[in-house]
Amino acid sequence: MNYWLMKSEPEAFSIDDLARAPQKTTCWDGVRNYQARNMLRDQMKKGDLAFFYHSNCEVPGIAGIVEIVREGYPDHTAFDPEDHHFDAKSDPENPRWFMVDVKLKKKFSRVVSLRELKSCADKSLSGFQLLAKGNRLSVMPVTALQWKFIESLSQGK
DNA sequence: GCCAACGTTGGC
DNA sequence: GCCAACGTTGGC
Repeated sequence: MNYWLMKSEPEAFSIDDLARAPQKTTCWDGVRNYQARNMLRDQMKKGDLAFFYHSNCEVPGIAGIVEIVREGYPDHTAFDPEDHHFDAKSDPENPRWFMVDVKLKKKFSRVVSLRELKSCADKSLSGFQLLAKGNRLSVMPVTALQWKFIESLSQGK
């Protein structure tokens, strides 16, 4: 089983939006970065868990946990000219972009803020990819140790 | 293959 | 809103 972190701008789609979705499940569409695409397509497995990260907002941080319930399949929003994520270069016969389905597993009782995560960068979270300089990946792996530590943070305070 | 121009991400 | 960091595009 693998652990991940997935970013979403809450203004576009928040953890509360996911909580309200049918079966608390959604397709994770709109990823348009090759490195992130490769992880969605090749590495994420059913049963894997991911942190739901709120980016580009007032309090950036980890809001909860989702489970991968469907493995990589073509991102159909790339085929729809009306869609904001349309990409003319993604051919249904040879799709360029992929997505997975995620289901809400747990909303943290409090957001574990980026600020707080950063304060552990020299200790428990050294090497955490989210904290790497210039990191902009919207999907990234999390180690089991990092996962455990952050989960325990979410239960504290 | 180089690299300037441009667009996007995302913290602050 | 600003801007640094990064990815992509396209001319040459």
